Amino acid sequence: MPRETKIPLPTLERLATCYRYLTDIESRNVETISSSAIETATGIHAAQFRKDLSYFGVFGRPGIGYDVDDLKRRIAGILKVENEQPVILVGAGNLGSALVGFFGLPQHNFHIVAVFDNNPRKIGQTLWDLQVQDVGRLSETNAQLGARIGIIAGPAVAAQNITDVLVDAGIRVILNFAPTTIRVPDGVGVRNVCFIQELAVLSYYLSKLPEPNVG
Amino acid sequence: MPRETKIPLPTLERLATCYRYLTDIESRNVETISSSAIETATGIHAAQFRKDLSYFGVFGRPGIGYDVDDLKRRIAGILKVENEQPVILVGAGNLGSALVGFFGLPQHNFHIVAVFDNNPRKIGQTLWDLQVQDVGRLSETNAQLGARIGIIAGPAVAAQNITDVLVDAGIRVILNFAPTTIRVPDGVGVRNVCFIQELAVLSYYLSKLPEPNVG
DNA sequence: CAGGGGTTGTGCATTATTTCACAGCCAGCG
DNA sequence: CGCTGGCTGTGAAATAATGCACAACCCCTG
Repeated sequence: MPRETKIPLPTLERLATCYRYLTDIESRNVETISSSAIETATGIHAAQFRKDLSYFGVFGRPGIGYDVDDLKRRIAGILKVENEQPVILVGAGNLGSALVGFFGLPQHNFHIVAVFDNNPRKIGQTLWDLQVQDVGRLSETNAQLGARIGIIAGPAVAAQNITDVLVDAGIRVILNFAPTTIRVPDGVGVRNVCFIQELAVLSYYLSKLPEPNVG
Repeated sequence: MPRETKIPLPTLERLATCYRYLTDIESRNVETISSSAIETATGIHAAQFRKDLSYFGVFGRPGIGYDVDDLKRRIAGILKVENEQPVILVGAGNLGSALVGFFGLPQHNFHIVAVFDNNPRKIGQTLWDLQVQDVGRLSETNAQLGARIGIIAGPAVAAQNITDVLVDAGIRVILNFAPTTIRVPDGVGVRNVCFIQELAVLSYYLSKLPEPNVG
């Protein structure tokens, strides 16, 4: 069913996971891969994976599997990660610095092109190859850069302000690392990454785990 | 239904989100809160939230809402975040450094008590108040520390090795920041946080968004 | 003490997602 | 060319999660 109606979010997440894996094995010169091999490598259930692909049209070859190179390109096309995309970052603290370093790696197509902060002591400092700019000039700067993707790496108290500034500057999707819920107008996408929250869920798991090595 | 059978994962994630919010408003001396107020603040559907709580027993009072202090304590009890818990971190790069700083904040009960790396240039360095140790001594060190929660902040190629070492040292749940899928034995919990993957999903959203300000 | 406005807890209907299971296809081999 | 072993694509069944709707409840006011 090549009609791309409404794609489940878990499907997109799995495709992203799979893309990561394909990038990995591509460098090992593997030419072809089956859905069950993907299952053992990534934990994604084979039938699930095939169905995920089926939302977007035909891919693999029965009896053979998927051509690694082709599959990777196709998923890249779906997720729109084939071409380099500019990203702007707000918050030049430790996390912000780590993110700039991380996305400085060449193996993915997201590139942080500007860093902003509101702390006068940080403005003007150099983070890797970027100079931290005043968040007050974000809109102005992005009018030239034209980034649509923004990352919030500031503290929770500042997150909503930052969000408003980003949206105002034409940012359409936001990756939010601040441990708080941000409000955005319709038509702006958000994903939250909250470290404490992740640990809290793990902490629950931990409490439910049977005690090991009793004896 | 106070029987705590099998809790949906989304429920735990919502409770964690809510806990974060409660911590926030508690400091503002709000005494009571309704599920619909929680909805407007966090985006969690009110009925959904009430049902989440119902998995764990009775809480609020009809006509009034929830006592903020009590609710927070109860959720803390569910997620087991009332008491401070030791966490060990592997990977003393930029991200690792940011994480140590982040969890150094006193407002949550996770505390990084040791940092490990395999890079000789990093071993012995000081990260905030901790000295980076050789990952080869992880098991030995944790025999004394007794941490059950581990964080992987190393590169993808090292992730599986790190995982094995952690599990061997008695770590039962792992927060994995390395952009790869790690394999763990039964009874060990994992949550993955992958920046590229988050951006990839946002990139898909972005491509589906209608173009704004046409005119 | 009766009535009203507001809020909870929850069974049930609805929607979303996963898993199964199998027909159909592919390459290789004799 | 016909058979075999392996793998895909997908409808249908099963499972999971969400959202609705309403009885029961609480405080306040008069």
